Amino acid sequence: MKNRNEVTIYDIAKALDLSPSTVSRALKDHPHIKKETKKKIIVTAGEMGYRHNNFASNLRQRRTNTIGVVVHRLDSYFIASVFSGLEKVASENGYGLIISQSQESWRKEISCAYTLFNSRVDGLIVSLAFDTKNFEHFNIFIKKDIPVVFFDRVADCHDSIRIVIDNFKAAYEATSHLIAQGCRRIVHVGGNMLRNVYSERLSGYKKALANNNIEFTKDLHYITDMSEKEAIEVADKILKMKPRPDGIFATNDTTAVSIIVELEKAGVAIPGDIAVVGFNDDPISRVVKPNLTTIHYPAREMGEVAAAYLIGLLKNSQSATLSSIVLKHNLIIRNSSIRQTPQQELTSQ
Amino acid sequence: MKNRNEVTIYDIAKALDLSPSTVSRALKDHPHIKKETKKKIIVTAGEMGYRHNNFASNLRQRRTNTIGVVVHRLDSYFIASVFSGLEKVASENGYGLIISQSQESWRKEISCAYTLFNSRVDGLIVSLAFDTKNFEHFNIFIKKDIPVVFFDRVADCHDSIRIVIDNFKAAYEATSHLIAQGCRRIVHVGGNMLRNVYSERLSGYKKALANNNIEFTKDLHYITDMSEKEAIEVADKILKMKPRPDGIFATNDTTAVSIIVELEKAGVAIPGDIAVVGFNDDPISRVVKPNLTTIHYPAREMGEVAAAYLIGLLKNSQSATLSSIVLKHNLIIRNSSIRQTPQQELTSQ
DNA sequence: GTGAAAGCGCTAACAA
DNA sequence: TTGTTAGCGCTTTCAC
Repeated sequence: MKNRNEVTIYDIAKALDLSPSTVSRALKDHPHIKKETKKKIIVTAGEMGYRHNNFASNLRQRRTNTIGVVVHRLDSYFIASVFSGLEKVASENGYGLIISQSQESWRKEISCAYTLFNSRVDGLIVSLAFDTKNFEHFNIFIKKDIPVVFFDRVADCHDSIRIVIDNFKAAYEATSHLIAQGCRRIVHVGGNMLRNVYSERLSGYKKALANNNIEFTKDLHYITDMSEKEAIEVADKILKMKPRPDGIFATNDTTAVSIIVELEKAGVAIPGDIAVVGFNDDPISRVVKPNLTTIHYPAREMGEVAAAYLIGLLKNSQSATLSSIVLKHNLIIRNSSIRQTPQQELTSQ
Repeated sequence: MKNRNEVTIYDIAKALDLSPSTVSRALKDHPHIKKETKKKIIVTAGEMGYRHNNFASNLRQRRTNTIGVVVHRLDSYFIASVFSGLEKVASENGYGLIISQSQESWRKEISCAYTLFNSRVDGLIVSLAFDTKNFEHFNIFIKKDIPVVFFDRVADCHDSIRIVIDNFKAAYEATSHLIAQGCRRIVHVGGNMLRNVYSERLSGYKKALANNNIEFTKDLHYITDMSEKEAIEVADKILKMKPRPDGIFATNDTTAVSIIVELEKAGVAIPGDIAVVGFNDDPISRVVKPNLTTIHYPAREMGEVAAAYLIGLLKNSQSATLSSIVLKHNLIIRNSSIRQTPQQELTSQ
């Protein structure tokens, strides 16, 4: 299949009557090599069609210059943006990326971890699956001093690093905003309590209620798997509630949008009858009508920071001193939640 | 950084008083090894924490079990779906994936190709960047008999394989549908003529016009880079046209949606004043109001087929007999284009 | 059914 | 500034 005739540094060495080590050094721009020789070597390497063999190099160096990434899925705007940040920083630093998807399953996440471990990644970047219940599958990395960086859906384990936003505060702001708009019966549509992002957002929601003397009711808290199907089910339940809620804070935009669509089908006015706030600032939030109030989330930056921090650890071989990095979020007010002063609409995006 | 104490087949061999070759064979489930020995070896390998070293193996075998993927970007629903199909088939067959993004740039695509070439992928799967003008950067693969499979945005070169849909027919159907709805001045918002997908869709559009005795006018054909910005510019131009168009066929859903949003801001009724059809069946098409008529496109399947075909070539080492595989598309009629018979609305999704 | 031995292509310690 | 040399861990022919 593949041709035998790959050019090696030996071929170049022979052609120039030099030693393989000199060739190797020249190709890596080692300072000890004379400029002329270097030039000569690089030129003939090009002419001969030489290409560097990573396997031999990795085998010899016992490192791969590769970072493993485990995410729940790739087909979400948020993750794709994070990925784009990861890729940028990694490639700038000469690192490759191996990506694997857990498909929101703990099982698959474990198998991803083992696969990446076996492909000997130098470091790991992870956002946890929906139902991951423990983090033992990352121990193999920790034991070998392979650094693990979590982002967004993070694990509270070992001495790994977490790149996050302040989910508690963001949820607090979102809920407070709804309250400021006159909402009193606010539904929260969240995720399971296994993931920090969802549990913290629930806490923020509760805190905002408490600060405004609104009692928290379990009946107003729904847990979904973020699928469209379950979002529609929630919408149907909301429609049937006796005193109908007047606000909804959903933990992601796609859920918020599915709910809005379903409610409007039933004749509910948004934000008139029910004001809605989402989370993520997914592009869809600017398409749905009314435009969705949401929490902006620096996805790309999160990727960049995660990669940069990991690579810092790898390069300096320093031990991790930080335990978490918190990025800024901000509430973007759009028409789906504006009920008080009509002038505000003008200032919204 | 990384521990020295990796377990090798030599360690296992020593522990069991066997030879490294036996261990190697047992681990690969070679038929010549006695069942008992095999079992014994596998068990102790597990106990000792052995992990297979791909680099040594690749170095020795001169192959990598890795497929390179070059796409324009990852943050689109279509590509993410394709990717998910690729990943599934690849991992089922023991292949890894290295992904790189051309960011819609010919330059970057060339550099991606060289990087993947240097990482010695066994095969390549590509969807071209927006402005790629020639395909010379794939010659290095062809010369080394490394198979290249194109999907969606394909190249007409060498003996590479193309996985596509019938863009001509899809565009023909989309345009004919608009005409059937009574549209006569139909704008086509497309991409540049370098990419098959856009040029073929333009042809389909023209053909549909011709078949209905509508003359093609250059003024009704816009070429954009698919950005939101240019979509809005097109919308603004449409608003200013003397006899206003009554239909729009856009070459992707995000463009169609941006245009709809902009037109509605200006008080244009969709589909009443202007009927709109998109392309791709992006989730956004079911969120925008009115829901967008579009062409459904089997993205995931496209990924699966591309990977399966490439792996077939790799495994059988057979020469490529096919030159293209055409997948099915279908027109999904939703409210953004329905003007004739109100009952039809009920049958739309 | 198992073993011996050579070598994939590169790097780095040591030597000169 | 350059060369020598010894592996990195695995696979695979050939031999028994």
